[in-house]
Amino acid sequence: MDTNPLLGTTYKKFPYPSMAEISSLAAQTQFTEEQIKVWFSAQRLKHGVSWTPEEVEEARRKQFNGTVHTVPQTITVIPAHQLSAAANGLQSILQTCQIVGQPGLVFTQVGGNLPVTSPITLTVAGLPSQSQSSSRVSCQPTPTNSEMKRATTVQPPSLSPQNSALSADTFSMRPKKSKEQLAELKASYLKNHFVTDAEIARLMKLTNLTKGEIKKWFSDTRYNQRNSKNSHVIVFHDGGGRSGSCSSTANTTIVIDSSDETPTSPHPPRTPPVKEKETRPKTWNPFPDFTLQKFKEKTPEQLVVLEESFEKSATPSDEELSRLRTETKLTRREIDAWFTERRKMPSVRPSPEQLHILKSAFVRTQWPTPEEYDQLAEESNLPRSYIVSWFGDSRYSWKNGNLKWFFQYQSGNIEGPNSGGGSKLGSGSRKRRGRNRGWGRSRTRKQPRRSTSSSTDVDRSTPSKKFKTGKEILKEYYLKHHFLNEQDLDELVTKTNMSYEQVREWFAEVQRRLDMGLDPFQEPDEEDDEEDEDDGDDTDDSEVWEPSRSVKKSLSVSED
DNA sequence: ACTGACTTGGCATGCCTCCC
DNA sequence: GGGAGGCATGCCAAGTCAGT
Repeated sequence: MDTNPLLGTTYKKFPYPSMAEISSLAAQTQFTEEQIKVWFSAQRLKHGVSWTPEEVEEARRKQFNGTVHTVPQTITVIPAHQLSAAANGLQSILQTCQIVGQPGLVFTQVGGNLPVTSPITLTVAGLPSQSQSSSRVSCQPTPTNSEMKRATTVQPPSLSPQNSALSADTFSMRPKKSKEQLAELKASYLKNHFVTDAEIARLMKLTNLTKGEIKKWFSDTRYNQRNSKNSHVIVFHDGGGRSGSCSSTANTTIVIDSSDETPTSPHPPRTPPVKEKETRPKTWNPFPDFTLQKFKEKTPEQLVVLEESFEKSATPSDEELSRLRTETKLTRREIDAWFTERRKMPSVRPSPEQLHILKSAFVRTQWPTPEEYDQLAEESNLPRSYIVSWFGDSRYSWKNGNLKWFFQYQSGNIEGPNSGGGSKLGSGSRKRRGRNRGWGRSRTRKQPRRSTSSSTDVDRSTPSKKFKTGKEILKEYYLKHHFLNEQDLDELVTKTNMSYEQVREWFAEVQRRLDMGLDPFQEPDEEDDEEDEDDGDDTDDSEVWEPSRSVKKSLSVSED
């Protein structure tokens, strides 16, 4: 074929032949249209010609003075293996997506990471000649967008934005998308079903639509296309279209005919392939992550109510139980069972306030002195061993550049844990997902009791002093209100210098004691004194908020 | 110190539905 | 049929935790 003068001259004239030209060439030579297409592709590859569809279109427009061909147009994606065979020696790395016809569009992909296994034929049945945008039909794959390798050595005429028939000022702010806007969107959609950021920016300029609107439109169009009567066909009616005709001014029809799984648009890998037309079975699982197995028999609504109640108190009062029974329509036994199970689930994280203390310290120094560790343990009420571990992990994360909060703290751009602005972990503002994912990391070891050690003495030393003050405040509050109002939690935490969990647990303990008919304000450490002497600082209070890991580690590491 | 499993929130996308 | 609202779902990054 290389020696065929007709092919050679045609290629020199324009490297992207139209379908009419290909048909003509096929008629004049002994080669099939497919062979000719492949030959042109190979030539372009050989000569390093790789124009984007827009460039091809623009070049063609200039060269042919805007002539619009009237033949139906087909976009063919030729599988790499077929192409390589036909290209006779060329590497099997070339795929083409070619509009054989007026636009003469071709893309080439180097690397062959588009697993096309059978031809995809896109038939463009005529284009309205007045619409420049709709003539920009292309099949431009942008797998991961930036990876479209271009070995362009021949530059096509540059595109000038003013050529666009549309401009931003064409549009006014209308709730419905204008024809022009839709035309742009459709044109873009035809190029790529998954709009890229660059394309969004372009469309935003052209259409004055927001990013969200554009993305939404693309999403819906993809969905509608799949769910249309014929999932392989998408019909974009254009204003002046004459239906039922194959003429150039009829509506634009793209026929996507591919039997393989390849998405018509090579989207970044994270996007799942476009599924075949299907009705998604309604097998929605409220707990798709399969956590919290024990509680799955409860509906999400029930769980929300229960969780909210548990946050207020781990041991609901009778009054609260009644409320829960009414709200959840669960039996008292069920609710009791839930709370019992829920209480077994350890609280695994330090409070935001405690984290704030640690993070602030970490910014000051990644290697605290023993005295500083002691001080931090005192300030945060966290076990010293936990703090040591936390610093170790944080140093490692920081070293690997994974400590995102570090720079925020370093820059001083922290509003504090209670403000809700600086830390996304602020418990007051922490968002819960709709799905209940729970805390359920399974524990392979039971929480060990602490043995005596020097560091536990440190842990225990001063907090008790603060704690007593805090308890006095809480007692005062309780006598006044008789329950913990969540709205007052922030204030209480601030006043008492206790964590959220500690405050909550204090109220829970009071309630527990009331339920048991005991003095609600008797200091737990008074009765547990002996045990505490032996076991370190793990009072009942601390058990709730202390990260279990710290306990576990603290024992295994045993106070370094 | 390091690794790997896990949790969590944010975001993108798919899907359904209703309204015009 | 197009447009938009809203929920479901999947993916990812960041952070946490258990174990070596």
